[in-house]
Amino acid sequence: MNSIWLTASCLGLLCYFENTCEKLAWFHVSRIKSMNQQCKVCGEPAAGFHFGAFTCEGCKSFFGRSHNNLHSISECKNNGECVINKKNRTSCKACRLRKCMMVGMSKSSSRYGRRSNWFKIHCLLQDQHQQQAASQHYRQQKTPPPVTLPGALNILGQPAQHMDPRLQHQLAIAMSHHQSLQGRTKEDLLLMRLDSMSPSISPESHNSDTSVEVSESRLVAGGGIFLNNNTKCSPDQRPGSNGKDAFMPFPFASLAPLGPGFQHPAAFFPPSTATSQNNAILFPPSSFLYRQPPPKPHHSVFKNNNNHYTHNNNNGDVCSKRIFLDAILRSQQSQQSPKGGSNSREEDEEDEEDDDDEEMSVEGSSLRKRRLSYTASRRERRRVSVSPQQDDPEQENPIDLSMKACQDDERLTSPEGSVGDEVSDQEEEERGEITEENGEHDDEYESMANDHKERHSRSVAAPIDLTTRA
Amino acid sequence: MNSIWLTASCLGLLCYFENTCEKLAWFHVSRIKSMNQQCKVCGEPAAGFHFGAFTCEGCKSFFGRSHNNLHSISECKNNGECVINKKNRTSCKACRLRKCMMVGMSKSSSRYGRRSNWFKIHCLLQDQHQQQAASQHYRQQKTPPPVTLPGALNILGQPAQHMDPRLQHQLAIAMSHHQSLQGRTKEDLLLMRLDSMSPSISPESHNSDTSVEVSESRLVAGGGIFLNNNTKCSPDQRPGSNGKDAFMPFPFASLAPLGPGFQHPAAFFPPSTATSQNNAILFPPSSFLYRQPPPKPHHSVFKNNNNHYTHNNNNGDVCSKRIFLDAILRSQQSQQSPKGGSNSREEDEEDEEDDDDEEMSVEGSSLRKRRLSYTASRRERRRVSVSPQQDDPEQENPIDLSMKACQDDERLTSPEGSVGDEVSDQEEEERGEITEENGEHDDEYESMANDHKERHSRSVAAPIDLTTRA
DNA sequence: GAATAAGGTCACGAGGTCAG
DNA sequence: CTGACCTCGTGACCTTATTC
Ligand SMILES: [Zn+2]
Ligand SMILES: [Zn+2]
Ligand SMILES: [Zn+2]
Ligand SMILES: [Zn+2]
Repeated sequence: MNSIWLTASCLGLLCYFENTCEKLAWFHVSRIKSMNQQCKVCGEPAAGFHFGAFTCEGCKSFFGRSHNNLHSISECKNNGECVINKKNRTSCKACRLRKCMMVGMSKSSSRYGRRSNWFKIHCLLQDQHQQQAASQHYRQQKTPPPVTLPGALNILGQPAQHMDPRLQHQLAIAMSHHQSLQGRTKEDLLLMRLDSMSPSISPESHNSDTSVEVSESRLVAGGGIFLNNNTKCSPDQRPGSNGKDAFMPFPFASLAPLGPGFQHPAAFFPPSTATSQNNAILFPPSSFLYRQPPPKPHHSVFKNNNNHYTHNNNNGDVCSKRIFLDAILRSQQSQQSPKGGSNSREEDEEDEEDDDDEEMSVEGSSLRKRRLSYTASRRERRRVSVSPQQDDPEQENPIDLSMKACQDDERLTSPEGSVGDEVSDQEEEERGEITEENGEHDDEYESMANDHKERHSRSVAAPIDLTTRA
Repeated sequence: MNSIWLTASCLGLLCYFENTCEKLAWFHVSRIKSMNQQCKVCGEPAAGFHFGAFTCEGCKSFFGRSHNNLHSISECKNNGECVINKKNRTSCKACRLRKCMMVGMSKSSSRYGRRSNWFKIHCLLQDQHQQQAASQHYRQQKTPPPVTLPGALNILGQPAQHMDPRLQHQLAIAMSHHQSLQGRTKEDLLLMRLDSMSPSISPESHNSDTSVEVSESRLVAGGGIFLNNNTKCSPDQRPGSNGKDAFMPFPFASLAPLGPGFQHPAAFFPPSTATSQNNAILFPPSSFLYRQPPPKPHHSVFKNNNNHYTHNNNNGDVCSKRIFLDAILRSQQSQQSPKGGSNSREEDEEDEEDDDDEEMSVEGSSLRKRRLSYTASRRERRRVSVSPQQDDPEQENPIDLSMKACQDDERLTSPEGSVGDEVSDQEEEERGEITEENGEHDDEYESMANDHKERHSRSVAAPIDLTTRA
């Protein structure tokens, strides 16, 4: 009975979104591969997450250089209205820099180190959503409704997407295999929050994946939002001059804009933090609903962070986590995979296919070890391996989560087509001005008690912190 | 089953939208657990207790790396005055390392293994104190004076916190039921130290939870103290490389800078070293006052460290310990819960407390026994009224001491209603300032959570999880 | 046996380099 | 000046050791 009700509501939701979210202006990006990301500034395939946003090498270097000597940047001759794209990015430094800031780049938001798996998953999910969105709503949403906030971010134009039911299902299934969630509350939370992150805002920009608060204190300012940590300290205390503040896109804006890939957050919330019972349903707290030992893989093999398989260690978290992650990935793959996949029910994948072909051609340049792994995963994606494995939570071929791996393939091919689209998006974005302001805001001062931070953080659609532990 | 999950996820979606669409109020996702700790160095959520202090993964690794090659760390360009936080922690290694040492990190203070429940309790108590402190003194510390090294310590901007009288009271009561503490002297000591230790310095850093002597040998040197384990060496002997010695902040100095949660230093010394009587009050020695066997639960069930219930084993310690712990936890919960608690009658005690602290500061290191007695008397002094539950040693629902547990319950229990609240909290926070109110809110919030927990524990017997890892 | 920290591994990003 | 490439510190995750 509950289930009925729930499903009903689910449907309602879906409908709702289909209607509302149509606008989605996401261009048909070239079929982003799992890990793909585009440069938020110019649209070129991103080389990574730099200074708080996914950017290409060029924009990364540009921002790094420019930041040091802003004075060297001349005024825009075009009244600051230049639309930045791959082709013209070097034509107007002022606008390029502005765009950089618009997308949230700042020295202070830089982070180091490996990205958490949650982050990676988030990216995957987003891609998936985007794809779906693109295929489904493509036509309609040429022009996404401007996001209310000061508009700054609306640029992103993409309407919020609803979560893919299939994916949810997958997750649910995964969860069923997920053994006691206890103890892994944080992770669960994160996991749940995954979809909430917006690509543009990007999953947390701070130094640590674990930090959740990052975007919590965003404030709207001008065309964008400034991050204002709760600081008890004055901004000036910042050691360097550089990064005190972070200019972040408006959270809401990010929602829609972020792209099609937007999912329902609620579904992802971790049990513990979930405020609604719903969540509980999805992710029952260990001690609560699932006292009975969950179906646990019997001594199954898991892949560790390093993408190697290992036997279950006593660490339950790891296992469950891996399972969960893999489930997500598989669901994604299945969707993306050619119709044939047992899981795949979608139709829209055609576009994707093309991309794949193209992608391959490029693979060349740099391969490092990762690629290998990537290859493998890719292989799976295409019905290679397949079916059987995917279902199995204890799969033996865990998907490679490395970010680079995916990129290579995809982008190389790149897609010319996207350029036009990108432009349009950018146009919207352009309005913002780079304000400067950088200043203050940065600091999210940690001084506050964690509690405060965390609690509050969610109000604003905080970008999700995908850190495992967080 | 799957259907259930699916529906659940749908629900989650719905909820999500309800929330997000409105305000985007993100729900309280993270809601840090009671056990939460922040990195004492950068403020990020701590991953655990590393090298003598609660730190995040990054600071842990940094310290581990740096310790081996100090020479590789370049001078601070900022005159050693950098304020380390999550965002800028990578910008100045020198200051980061300094901060690490300031908070008590050292290779010598490393330890392995599971932490004792006493340790966990200590953590809980600290959290509580911090919260209180935050709410109480918030205004004053809006702008902490810039810290500087030598000056670094002056930073102390934050007023020392006294221990919560109510809590002390509770503990005293608990102690009355606590049977012979004999044999667990060390633990007792630790326990006593628990509250006395500053968060930053953190509960014992040595190899064993039971070892108390750890911080005794601290010497003041310059702006900080060098820890020299067992050694009498002069401050200059700086460890040089690896480490046996640790540069420790002057006990007092460390106080303020560390953060809001900072407590009164005097209070932190280990009983043996503790100079104040306060500690004694809190934790009366077993052998002293309470010789008479406390009402012992007749064959009641207790929860062991692993959070499982077990029948009384012949180990009296366990029983008494559990009782004690639970009493503490419950008292904490009750405190946090809406003021209504029957226990809270003491309003004025703060002053007293303060006094005590001061007193303590001098007393030197030794006397434990005295304290105990002191405690007892104190206890009597205050009319101890404890709520029935709390008194009852024979409670059947021992609290789960695993650090992670706390989170789960809370959230689960509190359904939708909380959402609104959370939102409001968040909003407040957004402004950027941590106002006192927030603190209060938090408290309330927590109290709610606690209530839930408590109920839960009673009815469901869900013990509090003290596990570090969430 | 479970919890939990030290240590190790290696994905990643900031910076630096230097042809173009 | 730009941006592909390289270096190296960082930190997320894993493994092993230790303690409860
Ligand atoms: Zn770019
Ligand atoms: Zn321009
Ligand atoms: Zn840290
Ligand atoms: Zn410095």
